Amino acid sequence: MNQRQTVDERGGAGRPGKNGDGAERHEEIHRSISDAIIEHRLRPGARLREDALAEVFGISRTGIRKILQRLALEQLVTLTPRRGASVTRPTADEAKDVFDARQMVECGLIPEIARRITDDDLHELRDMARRERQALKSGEQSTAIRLSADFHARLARIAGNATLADFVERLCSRSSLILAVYGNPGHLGCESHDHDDLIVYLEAGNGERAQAFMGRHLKAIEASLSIVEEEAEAPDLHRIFSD
Amino acid sequence: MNQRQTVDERGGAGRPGKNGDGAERHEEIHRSISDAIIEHRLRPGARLREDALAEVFGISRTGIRKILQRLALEQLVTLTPRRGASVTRPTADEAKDVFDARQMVECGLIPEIARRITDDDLHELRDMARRERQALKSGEQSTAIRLSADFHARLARIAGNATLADFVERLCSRSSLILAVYGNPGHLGCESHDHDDLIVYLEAGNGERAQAFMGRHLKAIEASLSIVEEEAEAPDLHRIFSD
DNA sequence: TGCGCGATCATTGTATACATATCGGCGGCC
DNA sequence: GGCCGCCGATATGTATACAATGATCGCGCA
Repeated sequence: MNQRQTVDERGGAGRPGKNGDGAERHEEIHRSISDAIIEHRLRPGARLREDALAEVFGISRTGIRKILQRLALEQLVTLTPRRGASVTRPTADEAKDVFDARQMVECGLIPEIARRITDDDLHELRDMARRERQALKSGEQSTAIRLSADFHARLARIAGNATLADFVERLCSRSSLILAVYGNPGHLGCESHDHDDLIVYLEAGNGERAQAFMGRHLKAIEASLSIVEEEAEAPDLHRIFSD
Repeated sequence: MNQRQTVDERGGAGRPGKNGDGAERHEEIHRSISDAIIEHRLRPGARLREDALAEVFGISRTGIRKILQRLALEQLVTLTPRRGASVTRPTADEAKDVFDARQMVECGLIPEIARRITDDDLHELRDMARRERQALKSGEQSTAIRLSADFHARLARIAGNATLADFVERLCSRSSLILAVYGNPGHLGCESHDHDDLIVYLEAGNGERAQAFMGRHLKAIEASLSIVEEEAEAPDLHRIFSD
């Protein structure tokens, strides 16, 4: 970029046009696909054909490829050379890594969050928790799952560290995938009242209890998974037929 | 240009196994650019024109764009719509975020690292630290900077959590950029003997001391920066001429 | 002589065409 | 009758062509 140089003195504030309209479109498509994955409307393993996506969203394959690559770097889709894209199917190891990482980062952020949280934050968090409960009650699992991930991401952002907040957001997205593969139907992710309890601790300024609670909360989610190595691909024939 | 004038005989069975070379080639180019940025051979703000890169590496702009996008997601380059790519110039806020994140994650990983570290790991780390010292002594700053980042990344990987290790690796890359902008010449990043000291603590199985040392180590790097908001873009004329 | 304005150019954004690799089916051969 | 190998279909990887946009620079006018 240009560090010095004229800043285009004409008007300064007057951005002529929404110069990024194409980019915004891409952003929108990215969100569409991302949401569909997080909400389990696209299950792990589902193939994402470029042609089909291009037709659905009305752009050419070039743009789709760009979006798929971004999704791949976010580890929501897997790009197999010459085979195309599919929704990532997290392994058991990855699941463990993700939850360990969440344990470290989300708990580590709580003290700073407790220090900086404002009334507006509390209000918004309560609203998100309420909508999540409501979605759960009315059986909209997809919405509830996304709202749960949103809650954790929004919470992390309060700490004021954009880098860590982005990281947590991605971890939450991946957690959604993990729930889709290893979660038990009926018992999805966060307990319905956990988030509300967490808000109470934060509102009381009790960072330590909030931190401990977040730790238990994440452990509870992880414990609710049935992590069994599916071994669907490349079964070990030697081991199976060794005797 | 480099049109492959291969025969159109698509049934030709005798294709030499160049199946994955394209992807590997891209990986290689990514590494090349990434290293150049981390080693400060490409300074923050440097423009990266697609045509030029395409010509240098002998592929078309399509491949270059893919790589630039990946670098953008890693926050090593900044993609400005309609303006192209340039090496990211981290802001002071970003610098603080990155070092806070490193403090949390790298220190948080130390206990597990101390638990799992093997003799092979120690050997390799010692070798990296030695090469880093050597590079410093012989004035090869670029190499030293990269080796320092590699050391931290390699250390993090010992903990066995790929997700967190990848995160640390990216944080270290960004730290290199931060050093390029805010670092004082002559005093670059890690002290020459710090890494060796850390190895000693780890070898002794003294996780607590290692953890404390890592904390001081990172704080020292951060403290050595002259983080002054450059304010290069959009200087606040009102403030400057207010009196 | 300085400034506004318009044309040209350079560079990116997007789409499309072509080459290539993989997958599934089918026929021949053993 | 079953297995191996060929072949077409499908989808991806890559390059190139075209379009759009912002920057640069020269020119005319006050």
